[in-house]
Amino acid sequence: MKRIAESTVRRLSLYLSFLEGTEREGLKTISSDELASLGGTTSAQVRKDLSLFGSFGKRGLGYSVPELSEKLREILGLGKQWRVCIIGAGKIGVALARYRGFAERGFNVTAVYDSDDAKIGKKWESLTVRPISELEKDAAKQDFDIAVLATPAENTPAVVKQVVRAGIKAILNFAPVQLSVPADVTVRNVNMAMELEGLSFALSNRGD
Amino acid sequence: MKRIAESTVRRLSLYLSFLEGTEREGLKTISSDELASLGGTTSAQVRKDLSLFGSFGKRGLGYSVPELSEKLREILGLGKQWRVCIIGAGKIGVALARYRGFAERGFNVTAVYDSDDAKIGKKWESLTVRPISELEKDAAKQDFDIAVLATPAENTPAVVKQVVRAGIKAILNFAPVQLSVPADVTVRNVNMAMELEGLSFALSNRGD
DNA sequence: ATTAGTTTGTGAATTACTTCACAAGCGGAT
DNA sequence: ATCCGCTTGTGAAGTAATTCACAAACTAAT
Repeated sequence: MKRIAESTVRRLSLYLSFLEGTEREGLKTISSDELASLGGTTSAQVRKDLSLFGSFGKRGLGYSVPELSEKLREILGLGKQWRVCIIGAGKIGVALARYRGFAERGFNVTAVYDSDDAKIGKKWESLTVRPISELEKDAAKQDFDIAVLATPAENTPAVVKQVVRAGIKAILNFAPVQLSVPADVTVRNVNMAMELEGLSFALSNRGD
Repeated sequence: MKRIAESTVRRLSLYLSFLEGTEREGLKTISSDELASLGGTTSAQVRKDLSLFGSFGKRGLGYSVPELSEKLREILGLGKQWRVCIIGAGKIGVALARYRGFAERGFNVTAVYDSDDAKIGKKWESLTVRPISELEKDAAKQDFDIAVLATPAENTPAVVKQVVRAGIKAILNFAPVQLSVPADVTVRNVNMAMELEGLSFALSNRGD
């Protein structure tokens, strides 16, 4: 299969969330045009995106909502259960560990790590904070799919090395630094400072 | 000035954060090549990005770290003070209101709104939660630059309308929905579910 | 059956973004 | 002064993403 652009994958996520809304409203079919207007894109874009994976629609009719939802879930790998560890037991880490939405979508947080002795051993819900030095050993048994990094910027490069050595192939990074990882590790960044700067830029350069 | 791509602005943010690190280490100059390797891009990309705004380097030498930092801050509109309101006094809203990093970078949270009577009137730090119905009136006086949306998905479309009517031109959206706004309003989305789905996709389709 | 009205799927065209490649400029050495 | 080693700034070339536009396929109506 040809390489799929990140922008395409983001749109597939969007389409799925619209379809879930549409499904709740009880509608049975939806056209590329309706899907496009919900997502601020064009109907051609919707059809192109979907056509990368197969042809799911009926000409003259549109797409079956439950059928397309199911296909998208399959494409996105939802429905599987993923094992997630959170690294960094600070504010963000705590908030994430408590966040219910993770498990609802098949992302199961099965461990929390930190390097700070003061935090190690603390319990949240059913989880106990473990020392980061144990990550590699634990990973051999637990086989984590995803590491969520909620570490301070300065510790992050060292943590990334450990995550990579532990064989984890996907990272959700909340630390405000750029990660350097081998090509077979996928990283997604969540960086509020960067988003705010984007807004600041837009406000400063309007109408040029 | 020609239109600047969002991807370019994101890289400018990155460059700035590297420069700040470099500045702390006391280095005086940096080449496009060094900057590129910190950010996982190419030196040509760095030079192209910067050349959109002027020519800041010295041939044979590279860029002056403090000078380029300053230019980037100017381009990104940092150094100005922005007035921010947070809408939605739930978990995310609370966390954001308490987050110190906002003010450090010139983003001053000056009000918090919610539609839930149970939350209205509560105090956090120096702020009191106000009813969303007052937003438009308040905005006339306070002149908010940025609205941060931390509302549940179902309320968000109505909230967006109020934000737009209040004349706010930049939105940082944490709600897992696509916003529909006029062309002169800039939106940035922070959507963890979408990022997780991106990782799930990557894990599911490796090696195809 | 045939027609009219839709909407998909997809090559072709266009637009946007990135990388190449090199002349021009700078500092330091001779 | 001139040369040498670097590094920028930028047109040109190349690659990627989006939009156009239309034949093909389906439904419903007659």
